[in-house]
Amino acid sequence: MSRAKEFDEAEVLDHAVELFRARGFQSTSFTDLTGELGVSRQSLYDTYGDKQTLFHAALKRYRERSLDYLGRHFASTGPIRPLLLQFFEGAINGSCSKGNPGCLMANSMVEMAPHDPAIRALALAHARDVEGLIAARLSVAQRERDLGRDKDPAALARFLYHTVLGLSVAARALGERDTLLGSARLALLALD
Amino acid sequence: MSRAKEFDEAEVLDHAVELFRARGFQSTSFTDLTGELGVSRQSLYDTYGDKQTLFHAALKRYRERSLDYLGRHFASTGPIRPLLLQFFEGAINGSCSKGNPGCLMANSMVEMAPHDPAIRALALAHARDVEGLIAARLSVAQRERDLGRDKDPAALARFLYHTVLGLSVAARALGERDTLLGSARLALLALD
DNA sequence: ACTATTCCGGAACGTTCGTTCTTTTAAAGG
DNA sequence: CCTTTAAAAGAACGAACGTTCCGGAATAGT
Repeated sequence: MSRAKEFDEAEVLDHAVELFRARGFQSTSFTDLTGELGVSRQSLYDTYGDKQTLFHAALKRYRERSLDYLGRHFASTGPIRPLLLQFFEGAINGSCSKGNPGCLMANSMVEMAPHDPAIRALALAHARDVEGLIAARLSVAQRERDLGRDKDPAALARFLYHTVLGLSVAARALGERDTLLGSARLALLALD
Repeated sequence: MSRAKEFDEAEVLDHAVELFRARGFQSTSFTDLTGELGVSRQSLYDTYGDKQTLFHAALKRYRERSLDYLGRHFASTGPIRPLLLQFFEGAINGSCSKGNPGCLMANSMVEMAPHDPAIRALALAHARDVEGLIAARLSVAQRERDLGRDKDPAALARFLYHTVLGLSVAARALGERDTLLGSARLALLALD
């Protein structure tokens, strides 16, 4: 029928995620994208649509990968506290590596959510999903007597998500990995 | 000598703070500023310099006002826990009011810090100062047997500041005041 | 009254941006 | 072979941006 694409659509989208994560939406020009992705302007437009559509796709992909990772992470058994600490560590390491990009979702919540309803909806759905995953795992811990019956898993899950948002912002601007780990440990005291 | 300025420099700067807080630096055009501040382009340039300089001044003013408020807030005596809760409440109410603007410092940490060293330095200094204020007040509480001697005031202060960053981001994008208050309460469990 | 300084409106400049168009070249399937 | 589709490169567009310049009106102090 036709000529095959010379680039891997998903691969390029992942690369775009990294660019948007490091510089944000507005500070990443279309010229930056074509240059660093190694794809010509026209091909980018043909494949992903305009810049905003590309960003939405990138954020959606980031969100899917995050949920996928978290789903697998929280599927594992064992004590809940080290599991949550690893969750924080992963977020901190990801936010501190390669020029402190932070979390694309958190960054978008600040930069885009107020004037982009689609992003706001995505952020809200993501919060619900992540909090749901954590809450479900906390309920399991409760059933296994690893977490007090008096705790509210949903409220705790929201708190933990809010905490990871703060850590990713701090990581992006201040980038002090060690103190962030300390905060992560202190946050877990809410479980006791 | 000359004609007097028709606007109050500090007042206009405060107004600029609100604009930058709601829309960020890049999404607030100079035309937006002149329109909403009620000051002509030329006067803005004459008084504050270019847009970036104006933003730096606005952020500095926001920081000064924050520190001033926090200094007075944490100077008060009494039990530490309600004092910290009020601190969180203030941040949440400020971040949730008038279109969920969030915290200008947190927003700038996401939008500007990575590519503006001056902003990064300001964010770092602000973190040090706020954490210092909280840590000092926690030490007082320790002396008054209101906080365990085994706790590390500096680490706790960092954690509380990271928490407020997360709350302001969540407030900006999700704006759910009640759940944020719940998270604030849970964060305070780190003191027990 | 004079002068200096500011305010205001608007025009203008140069740049950058996102986006579209055009053309040429290249590969894959009928 | 031929058609279809994609790639690549570059020109071009209109819009928005930050910024500067100009000219006229207003107001303060000498």
